[in-house]
Amino acid sequence: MPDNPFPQPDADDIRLTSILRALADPGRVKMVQVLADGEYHACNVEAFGLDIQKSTLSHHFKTLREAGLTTVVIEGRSHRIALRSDELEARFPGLIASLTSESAVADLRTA
Amino acid sequence: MPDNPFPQPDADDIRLTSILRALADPGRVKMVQVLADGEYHACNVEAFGLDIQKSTLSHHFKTLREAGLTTVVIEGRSHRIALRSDELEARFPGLIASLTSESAVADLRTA
DNA sequence: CAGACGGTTTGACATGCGTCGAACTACTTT
DNA sequence: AAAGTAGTTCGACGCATGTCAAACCGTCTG
Repeated sequence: MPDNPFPQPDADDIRLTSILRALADPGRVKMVQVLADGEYHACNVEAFGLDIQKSTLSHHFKTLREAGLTTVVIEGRSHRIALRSDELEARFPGLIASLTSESAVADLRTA
Repeated sequence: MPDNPFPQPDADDIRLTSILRALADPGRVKMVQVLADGEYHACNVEAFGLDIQKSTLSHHFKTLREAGLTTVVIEGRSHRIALRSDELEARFPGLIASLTSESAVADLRTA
């Protein structure tokens, strides 16, 4: 399937700088924390509890995906997004874990 | 000592968002990796191997310090900077470790 | 086939940020 | 006191980014 409409980097091409830039926005970090359960989630605003427009949310999806943090599957007319947990853990051990820890989640809740 | 010219947040006030924003710049991440040895380092450009002007470096120092990542001591006419390793580890366990791991350092070297 | 649905893309806007050179400040050295 | 040293601060510039509204596009449903 050439010309994938939702390109994402190979596991080996995930760069630390891209990840950290993607995580520079609090909303995106919250999204990662929500996705940390390993499940595929709906791509709507309610799923992440962020008070933003859907176009903005879509922009964040793109940023996370292109940084290598997430992957997307298309099911009919709805998309589902998930964290690339295993590949991220292999590439940068402990990084995601530290962002989804108790203290990290608590800190963002008090934002 | 009121009116500290180099203010830094208390350990409890270190916010995840501030840290991640500070780490959004590759140069600053390199600085953190250099500082990860726990020692106090000179505040000059050579110490970090970054091809930038000293005013830019100073700006990065300020960003790291205000985010709570670093602390500064003044010795005569030279300043020395260090990572707040223990406080950061207590606040967000594993975060700094994941950024200073073998793979993280290697990734930034290939930037 | 005509809508409705779920989400993306586009274009525009304001803000933030990295960068630099030059001026400045505090301390030391001569 | 004058000059040097170490680093910060200031002002300006250009680029990147978060945000929104509106248009768009594939998919499903009546």
